Amino acid sequence: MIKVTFPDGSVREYAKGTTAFQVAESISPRLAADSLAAEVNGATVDMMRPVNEDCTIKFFKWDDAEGKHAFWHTSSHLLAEALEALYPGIKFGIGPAIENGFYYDVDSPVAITEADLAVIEQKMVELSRNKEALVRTEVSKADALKTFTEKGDQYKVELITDLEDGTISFYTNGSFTDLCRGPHIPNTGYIKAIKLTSVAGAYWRGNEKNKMLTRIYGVSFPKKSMLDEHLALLEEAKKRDHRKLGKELELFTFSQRVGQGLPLWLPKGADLRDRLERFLRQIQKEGGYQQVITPHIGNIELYKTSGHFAKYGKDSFQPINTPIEGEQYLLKPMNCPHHCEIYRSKPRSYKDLPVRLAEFGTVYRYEQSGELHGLTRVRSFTQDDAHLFVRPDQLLEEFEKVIDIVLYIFRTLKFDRFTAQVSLRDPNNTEKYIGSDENWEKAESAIIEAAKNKGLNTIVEYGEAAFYGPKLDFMVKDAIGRSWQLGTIQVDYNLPERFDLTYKGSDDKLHRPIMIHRAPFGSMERFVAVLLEHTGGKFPLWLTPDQVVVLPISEKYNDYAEEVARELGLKDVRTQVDDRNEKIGRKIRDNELKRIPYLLIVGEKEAAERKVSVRAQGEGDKGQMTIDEFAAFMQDLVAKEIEANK
RNA sequence: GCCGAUGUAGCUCAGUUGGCCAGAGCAGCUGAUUUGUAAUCAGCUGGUCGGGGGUUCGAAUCCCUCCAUCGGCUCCA
Repeated sequence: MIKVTFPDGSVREYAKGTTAFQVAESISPRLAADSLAAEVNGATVDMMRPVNEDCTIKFFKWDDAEGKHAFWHTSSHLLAEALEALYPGIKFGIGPAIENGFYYDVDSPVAITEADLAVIEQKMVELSRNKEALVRTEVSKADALKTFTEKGDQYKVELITDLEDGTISFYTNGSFTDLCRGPHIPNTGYIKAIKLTSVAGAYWRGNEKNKMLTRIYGVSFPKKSMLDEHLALLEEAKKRDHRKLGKELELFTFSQRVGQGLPLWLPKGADLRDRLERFLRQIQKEGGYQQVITPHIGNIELYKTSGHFAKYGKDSFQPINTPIEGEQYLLKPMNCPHHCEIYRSKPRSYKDLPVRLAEFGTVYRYEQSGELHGLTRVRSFTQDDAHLFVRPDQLLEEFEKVIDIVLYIFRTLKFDRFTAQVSLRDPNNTEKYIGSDENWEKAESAIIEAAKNKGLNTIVEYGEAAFYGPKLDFMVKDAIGRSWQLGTIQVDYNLPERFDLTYKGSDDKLHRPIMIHRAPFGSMERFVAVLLEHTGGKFPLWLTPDQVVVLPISEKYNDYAEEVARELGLKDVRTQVDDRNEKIGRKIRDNELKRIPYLLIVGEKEAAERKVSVRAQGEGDKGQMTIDEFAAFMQDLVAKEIEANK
């Protein structure tokens, strides 16, 4: 007999060789039915794996990441089984579970397109009804190689070659056997709802020198209703797509003639962006930042000094020539080198530090054409950039202050869910980083401590640091649960070295400042895109380009409507008048669709009493107010949005 | 950059196997209407069917090429 300990601390005895499934069943049939995988002594395993020794056990259901993972992983085996049945001679790459579903990379003798997905899906459903068990067999490396060599599956052979003997297992479902570590759900019958979402090319092993395989993506669920929910969420995401909203709300556009990835900000978009910039500028002013302005191009020597040309020169917009032979300029790919030169423009004392230089600096990067995407990935964008030149003893405090700015922005724009990722050196490979060990350790502990002091929900990643310094990145979750990377704070030992930046210390010797790069928004383009998708275009009142539109009932009241708009304007309420010759219902509809927060309806009654009928976006009629009352109401709301978050 | 798909009016989309002057709704313009909480009616304007080349008696439709967009891959200072 063996002793099994459960999460609640209770212990039960079972015969050796009892499966995890049977253990669950002994507690309740329901638990057995809902559990997709188990954790035995810390390792995630199949429910059907026998338990052979004393252990602790935990069961993973759909709501656990591990449970979902096993479910989707099994789904990819089911997909492979269906593919093998439909496309004889097809070869398989890898087929893992991913964050939201699964995929399989295949090398098919005939092209598979989106049009074929329905048929494959149908086949999967058919096979799932057989409730095929996922049977695990452990094999030797030689046998594994033999199996797949005979099958002619060179990708699997390649994978097996890299594996260690004694750790190799196969899983078989129905007629399909795959190299796989597991874990899997007990049988394919659990998979009740399947949707293959897309096909795409993907390089074998992610290397662009290798052959491109066909990747088939899908999601699956234990219940039909869950699939419907998932599809509804995708619909919602589509509605919130910033490219669609940007067009509808007339914020930005692109032109083939201007060029790929070069956004054109329309008046309303420029207004929005300007308001965001002013918001941050004010915070920075209060935080002791100094605003600077630098040119959009710089001599190529500047970027040779910074090292950026050597690293990124070939993949950038190519140098601009001048009438002088050999004199070349580069479109500015980042602001840092310019700011370093500003720092160098005069001798600095330890008393001057920290020096905080801020600029909404537009930069140009030649992103690969296939990578361009709306406003989130463009070739010209404006960073809300700043560089802080600090003494080592100031690093922690300055870092914390930058975190404060990021948090204030998140609160004000209602990004309630976010995590912070600390990227540190790879401890096993410290020589690939520039800067002394002592400085790195100081900076890394400063970041960790700052994050801790600020109560951030932090993940630490080793080996993710830039070669020039550790960093802290913020990831936010938007209103429908998608993650976006926004602001970044990076420590840099490299540029101060390359530009020979110094300050005179109290010891009358020259010292090297540490540089902090930071961009709380990331870039204006990206931030506006994320904000659009987060809010669905319903921006907070303080930010939205048009706060109020006055709707006269008929043309007779246009004059009064203008008067209302003028008075509100004097009180800083951004107001337009919709004086089109349309019925009131039509005007309401059009302005609601434009996401105008407040509509003021004015007709005979209102004009006579100098009042307005207030209608809140999405909420309907809120009754009447005088013009002054409404102005005070608006001012109060805006003040709350900004001040309350300080 | 690579794989796959797509490109028809300002926007959203129809256009059957190549065949009469290329269609609709919305937007725009003109007129009528003067309106009370999510679309008033009528008329009109607007497209070298992404660009270029080819096949054909004939091309939005077939082929080639370039450009752009979308879904991925790779990349991301």
